[in-house]
Amino acid sequence: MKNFYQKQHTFCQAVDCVIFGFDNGAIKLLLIHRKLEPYKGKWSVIGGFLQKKETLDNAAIRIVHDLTGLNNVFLEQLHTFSDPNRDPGGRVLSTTYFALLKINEYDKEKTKSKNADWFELNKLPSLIFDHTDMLKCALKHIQQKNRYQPIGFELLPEKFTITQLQKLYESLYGKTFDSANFRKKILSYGLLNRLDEKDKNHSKRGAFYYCSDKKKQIKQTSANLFFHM
Amino acid sequence: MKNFYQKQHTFCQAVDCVIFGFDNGAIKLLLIHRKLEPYKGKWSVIGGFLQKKETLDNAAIRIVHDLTGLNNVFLEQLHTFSDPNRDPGGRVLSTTYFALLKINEYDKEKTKSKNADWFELNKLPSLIFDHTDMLKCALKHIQQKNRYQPIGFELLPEKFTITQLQKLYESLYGKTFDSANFRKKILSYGLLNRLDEKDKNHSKRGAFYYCSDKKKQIKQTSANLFFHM
DNA sequence: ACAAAAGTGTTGTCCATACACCCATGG
DNA sequence: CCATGGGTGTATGGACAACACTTTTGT
Repeated sequence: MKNFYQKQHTFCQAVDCVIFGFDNGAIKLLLIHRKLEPYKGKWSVIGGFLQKKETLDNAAIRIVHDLTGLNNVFLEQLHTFSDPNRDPGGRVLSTTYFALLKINEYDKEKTKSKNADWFELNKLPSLIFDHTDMLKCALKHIQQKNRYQPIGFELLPEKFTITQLQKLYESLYGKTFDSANFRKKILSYGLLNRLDEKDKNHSKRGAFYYCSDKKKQIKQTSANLFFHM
Repeated sequence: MKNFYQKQHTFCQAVDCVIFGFDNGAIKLLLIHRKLEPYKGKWSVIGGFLQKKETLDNAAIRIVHDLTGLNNVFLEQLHTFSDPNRDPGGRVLSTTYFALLKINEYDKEKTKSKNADWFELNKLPSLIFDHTDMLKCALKHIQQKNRYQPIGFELLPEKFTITQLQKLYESLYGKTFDSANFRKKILSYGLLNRLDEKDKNHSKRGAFYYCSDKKKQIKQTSANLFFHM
């Protein structure tokens, strides 16, 4: 490839993925023990370096796949961190992604072998570099985004009950919701399909399973936004 | 500085700023004629390369200042574009920022000398590389963000009338609003201070000037969001 | 039978919309 | 004196929070 920009300084480019899961009523994050210096052995968000002919998106997909074995994970770019001193090991820019995965589907062998483990949001270990900022950034973004485009489903199994979804929302926003109103509101969006099957694990009566219907898109108007358009 | 990452491939890092202004009832973008190959002479978003010891934020500030002479511009990072073929001149990652500036304050000499000019949103020239994507990304982001955190003021002069603000919103969302309701809604947020002065340019009666009170922050709850928290 | 979760119905309040109406003033 | 944009008041409907209520079924 030609290069018109020979004189420009170049930078290492990392991709860090904040991986969210939902398990047992709590939002969790997947973190790993670093295998590389510096800060070898400390906890960090999962990351890697951008390869020569790769897009950032593809790098994020590769990194998540290498750790979890999953391919169809909800991934979105968040922010690029660039403080010259953010990584004591060298000048590295890092583009952060967040990932939402169904915690019942990932490859436990793989994550185990890479020394990765899940942490609840309020029980996080201390992290290297600016990874705490990345995490705050990711959490805040998900909270915001979920208000106008429900992405919570990505954290639940294919089939889930309304109560499960409510627990997820409650964990995400750190507050409880009235279950009658939650149910009505969520269903009013018309994004869920009720299945015939019931979940009998949590109640005697049983709760219907639902699945998200990806063909259906929420209408902008039905989410109350700053201005009603 | 030490470098633990000698073996990693490195990349040129650009910063591109989508600069918005508001003039004569229309949102406008500041674009420049490229002085460098490739695509010398074509229109593009204003950009530059990240320097060795610079953060992306500082690079964006520098780039906007160099073009407009302004220092206190509202700037926010948007997205990092990374397609290996996005720039035919070499492998360059580009982090996009959007900037909102008060169009009555910028340095016209400077922009003139750099062959920059303002374009209305619906009269844009064709742009190089992925700059059209950057622009779409910026516009969409501002529309979204403005719903829950009003940033429109940043595009208006220090003193402005409610009607001016409404025209800005109408231009931003491409639709008209009922002026009675617009006025009530905007004022209900309590973010504006009414001045004693009136603008007599647009009506005989005159319209009060307002200024945004930066000490006052909108309460999350007062913006109707996806879930009321 | 009853506990406990699932799910429905009802009501008051708030708020966005629509629109009628008054105000001020330059020509 | 009236046209024009600035600004206020009010009626209506829809959405949501609160909460009372019914359904189902395993023990």
